[in-house]
Amino acid sequence: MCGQIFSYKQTANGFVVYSQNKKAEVVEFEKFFEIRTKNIDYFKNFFDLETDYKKIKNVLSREKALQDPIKFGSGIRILKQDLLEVIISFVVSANNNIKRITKILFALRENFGENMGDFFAFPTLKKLENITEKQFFALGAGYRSSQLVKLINQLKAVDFESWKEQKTETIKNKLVALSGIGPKVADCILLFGFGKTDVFPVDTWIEKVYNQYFGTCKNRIIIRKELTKKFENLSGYAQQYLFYFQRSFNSK
DNA sequence: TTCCAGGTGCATA
DNA sequence: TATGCACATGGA
Repeated sequence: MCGQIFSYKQTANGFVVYSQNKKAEVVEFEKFFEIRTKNIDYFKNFFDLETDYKKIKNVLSREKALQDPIKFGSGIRILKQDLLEVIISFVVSANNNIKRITKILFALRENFGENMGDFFAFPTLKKLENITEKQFFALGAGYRSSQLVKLINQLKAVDFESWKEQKTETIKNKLVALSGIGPKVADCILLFGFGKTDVFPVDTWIEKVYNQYFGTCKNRIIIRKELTKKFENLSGYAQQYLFYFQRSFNSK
């Protein structure tokens, strides 16, 4: 897994991924993966199985800086996730490390999500509405607790269905108006929640990659602009290959 | 002990 | 519009 979702657990021969109130077990074999789930259609879409990644990789391989990352992360897919879960997850992710993000999000499921038997569902908006700032603190959400409470309150008035057909930049403007959502988190929501691949989330890792391979710049707004100009509709895919590669070789 | 993590919000100029 | 700083928390 590569940092797109935080609700998964390693197993002896693969991993179990939790999305919304569903789960899928992914078992790794020598030449293929097997996905075991009761929700076949949901996870067929979730793992983006209908998209031709071979074609995408061929185009992106023209860029020298992407050749090794594509080889290294050849199995990467852009996960099409539940919108509410993506929004909350990436607000929690801001200025945080993956281990701690995972811990907070599992605690959120366990304390406020429906008991599904052998796991807990991600809380519905209705359940989230009842969580206080103090309770978010108790989960370990730190200073994001107040942002989360404010955000959840704002979400009550949002009709995401009507957003889905709109242009990327239109949705982005609406997202950054919400509490806890800035340009980077908005890009992640657009990519993993709305399936918009013409975005390039720029975080601390991508900033490093950019300065290593593409140019010299510390302004993330400008880096994003340059990279989306370069990769256009394939920006989101390019970002994932670069992110995964960079993070794998620079952290534990 | 200090630095850093998939940054954002807010004050200041 | 642009820059700088504070913000919880835990691991390295």
